[in-house]
Amino acid sequence: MAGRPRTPDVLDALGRRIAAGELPPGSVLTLESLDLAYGVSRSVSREAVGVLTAMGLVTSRRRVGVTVSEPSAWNVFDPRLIRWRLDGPERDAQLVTLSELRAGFEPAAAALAATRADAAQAATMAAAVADMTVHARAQDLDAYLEADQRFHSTLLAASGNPMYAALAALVDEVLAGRTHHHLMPADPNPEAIEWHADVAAAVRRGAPADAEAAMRRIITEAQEAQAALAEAGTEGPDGS
Amino acid sequence: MAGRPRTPDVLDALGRRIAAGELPPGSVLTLESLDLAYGVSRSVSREAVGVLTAMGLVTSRRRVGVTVSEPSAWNVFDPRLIRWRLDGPERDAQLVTLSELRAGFEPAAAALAATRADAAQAATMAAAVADMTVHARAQDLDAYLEADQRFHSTLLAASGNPMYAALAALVDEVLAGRTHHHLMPADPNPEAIEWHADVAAAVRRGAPADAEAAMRRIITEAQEAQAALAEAGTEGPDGS
DNA sequence: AGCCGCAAATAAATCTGATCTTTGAGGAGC
DNA sequence: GCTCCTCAAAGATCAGATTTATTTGCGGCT
Repeated sequence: MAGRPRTPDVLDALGRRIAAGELPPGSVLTLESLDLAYGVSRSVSREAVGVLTAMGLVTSRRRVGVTVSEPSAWNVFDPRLIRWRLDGPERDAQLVTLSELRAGFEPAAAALAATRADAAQAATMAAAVADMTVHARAQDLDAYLEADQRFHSTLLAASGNPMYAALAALVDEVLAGRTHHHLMPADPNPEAIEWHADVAAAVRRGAPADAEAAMRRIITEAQEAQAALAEAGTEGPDGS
Repeated sequence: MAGRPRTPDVLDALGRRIAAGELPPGSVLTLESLDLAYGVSRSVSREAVGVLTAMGLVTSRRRVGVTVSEPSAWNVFDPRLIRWRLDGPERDAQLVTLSELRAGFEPAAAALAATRADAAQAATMAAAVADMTVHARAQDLDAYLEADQRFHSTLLAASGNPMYAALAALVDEVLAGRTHHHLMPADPNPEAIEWHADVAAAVRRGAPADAEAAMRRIITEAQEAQAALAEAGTEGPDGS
């Protein structure tokens, strides 16, 4: 009777509906309506709601039911919620939010990494930059994305701070979102790659201020490019 | 038979044991051992484990049991996990980690707030600074802490970025941790309060660079004071 | 006559116990 | 020595009994 686990399916479906705004804050559901709608047992609905409660998306009170919480109460750093919002209609807004956050913390992480990175991490970053150069010339955007993600993940891990390291998943999503959403030029800005090399070099020689400055340039360029392409895409569709 | 909800108790107890390192990564538990140890039914253990799984603290596989995950897989931004670690033996390390993170993002948030804060938010910040001044003179550390938290929460909310706003809980914990752990001088540094006023003024007149610089000074001072007191506390207990 | 407080009814979450499916391990056979 | 099969341990699910909290109606008080 207990076939494949169905809890993840219910959790995912329900989470997406909330993240997409289909179930606005204040909406009330009952466990009974859930296991009726999804054709599952009470325990399955109950556990899915339990996870959603842990994420701050809903609160569960007796005699009332399951109430969708205000977005301000949501655990916006939960990778699951980030994914849901990126897949929903709030995608652009979520990307802007994530980019702003990244602009805040990644230069600081670069400075820390310059103080704490070991030789292997510095080497990995240098190798990632080399790969970025190669794939940019070949105009292989997917491979470029992978090298870019590897660079930033290594940097964040090298900061020696577990919370910065955990933000690697967030940066991955931002980079992937830009590439997949065509918010990135076909062949990457050569200057941007050069700045990546600057960060790697600064980290290797232990120069926090230089690493931070170079990283800040990277992100500023990315935000400007993204804004320019977004504006061109929404306001003036004259690219053909 | 369904008395007071016991799931939160089990979740809390188990989470603390993992966060404290009492159950190191790789430890395996079974649901049966859990509901035996805590005197609860299977579903209670199961739901607690489900939440822990959502937090990345454990993975659950059939025939194996519940396995404690590596810390790198943990959702270190989950407020519950932060609280558990602050209450456990990792308290000092967690405070350092949080402070480093705060140093990264809060200046950026201040810059954003200077662009987006409305009049009410600017007024709230100014009022919080006034309260800080009063309570510092009265040497009322608890009231000072509350005003300090109000200042930073308002600033982060004024950034207009929900993820920065969500980090207010984190800043609250850092500030409370410093005060409660006696990592703060009996009467706060008057310069620090002055810098808070600078931030509020820069936000009100819409000067991002000034707000960011003043916020950076606040955090640098806090880190230096914290380091000095921590060193005095651990190495040279000559304060009496 | 209107309002406040108390108590019964009901709706919903919560817990319990049992059953089923999966899956890893060990042994037999090739 | 390798593959396949059998077996059992553990998690995942289901259906049902229980408790709690909100709501609503009634009675007494102002």
